[in-house]
Amino acid sequence: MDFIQASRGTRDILPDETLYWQHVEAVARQILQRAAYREIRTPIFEQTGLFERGIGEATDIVGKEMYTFDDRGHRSITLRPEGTAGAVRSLIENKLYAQGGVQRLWYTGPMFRYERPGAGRQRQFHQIGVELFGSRNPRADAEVIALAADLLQTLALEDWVLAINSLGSFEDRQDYRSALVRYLEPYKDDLDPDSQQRLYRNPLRILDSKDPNTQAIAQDAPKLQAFLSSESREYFEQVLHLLEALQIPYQLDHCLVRGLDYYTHTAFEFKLVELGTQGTLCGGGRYDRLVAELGGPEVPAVGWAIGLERLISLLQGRLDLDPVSPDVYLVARGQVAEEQSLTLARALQQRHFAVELDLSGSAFAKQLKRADRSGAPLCLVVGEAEAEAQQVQLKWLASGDQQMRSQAELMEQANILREKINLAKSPKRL
RNA sequence: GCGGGCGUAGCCAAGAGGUUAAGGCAGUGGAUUGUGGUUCCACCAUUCGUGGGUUCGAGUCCCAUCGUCCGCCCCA
Repeated sequence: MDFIQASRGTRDILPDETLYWQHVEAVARQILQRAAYREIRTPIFEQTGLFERGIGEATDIVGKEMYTFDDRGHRSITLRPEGTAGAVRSLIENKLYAQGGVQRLWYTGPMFRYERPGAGRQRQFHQIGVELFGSRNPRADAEVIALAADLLQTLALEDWVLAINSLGSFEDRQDYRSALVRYLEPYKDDLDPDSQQRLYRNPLRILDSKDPNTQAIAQDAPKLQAFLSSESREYFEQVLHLLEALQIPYQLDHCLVRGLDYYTHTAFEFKLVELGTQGTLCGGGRYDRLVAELGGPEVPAVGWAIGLERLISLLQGRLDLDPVSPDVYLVARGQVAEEQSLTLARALQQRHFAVELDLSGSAFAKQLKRADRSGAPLCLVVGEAEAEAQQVQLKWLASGDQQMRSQAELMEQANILREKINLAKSPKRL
């Protein structure tokens, strides 16, 4: 077989599934809009340097997971592995920070990471994310976390766990980092190979290593908490206090470090146990230095991103979305009738009816069967006799009742028809 | 990147070296030449992801390759 398949780690989202995507997008749009977030759409590829600087050279994403290539102008281009760097670049480039104190933005779209694919992990995957720029207030952290909680809640996902930690200010972290390295250095040879690699590049990540030996060593390592300045500590306590006021349950997780370099202070993850290894549904935090680091002014920020593939796979197990069925199924037989049916379908569609036209020209029995399966409450039948008389047969599929109307009459009575269809389509109540 | 499982029709699947590749759902045609949801009948894989090998004989064994899933790593 010389058929060319979809690339490894990519997949098609077929119509039965786009139903769920559209639902999630609609819910997200609604929730974010009413909290005054506005959508931003940034390019899918950026200059490689943006991610190297923004995400951090020491991270796994930059180190081994980027889709990077040279374009025809010999520029190094990278397909975006996450959404924040591009949003920040855009904020700076378009001087959005100048339009008043706070910018609330959200985005959705595909992201790319060159990784080994698995369940809930694709090379092209999708995220929806928010970025709140310009506030150093703990209420901003709480607002953003509350939005994620509301979104999950509204989507009927209630059994999440919110893990949260404070990484302190950049300075706190620098201090801690050197203390940690000082502590770990004597054990260097006992660490697992990955952790040895990270000792000088990204020592904080050693803390959540799964290797038992490393874990034992990490047990007695100095704690990040001890290095937080009193300001950092107080900030974090305020965030936690606000979460309590919002009745959002959380679990302190002092090992939560997050993979990206740019986080400061608050870092959090929403996890679902049933997702297993790929259990993180939403990850985020505060990144007060990133805008400045990428060449902008000192603009503090908080945000998160939700992985849509994981979200939707959960949703499919819990939420039964009705497939969209037409209002009217239009059936015709005979050359004149078939021609009229096309005109009729269009006229009804222009009057905002959802109309499915049967193109088969097969026996009425077959077409009726399809009408039934389409889920439409009403079937319109145009045979040779009706076509001759410019008429149409209305057949209500639930009852089998039938009426003859002239085609002109049908259009005039569109409003009445609309009501009847809505009634027939409204869910049955007991 | 490392370790392991899997790959038979649009979907779910039986099949464990001997040849007619079960069955179900869906689909198509007919019983019903202009009326559906039930029923009945017929049709629906020259071929088992792909390529090579072993064998008289391979869906079944071996190798490679692609894809997928699980674990590790990491993340969304």
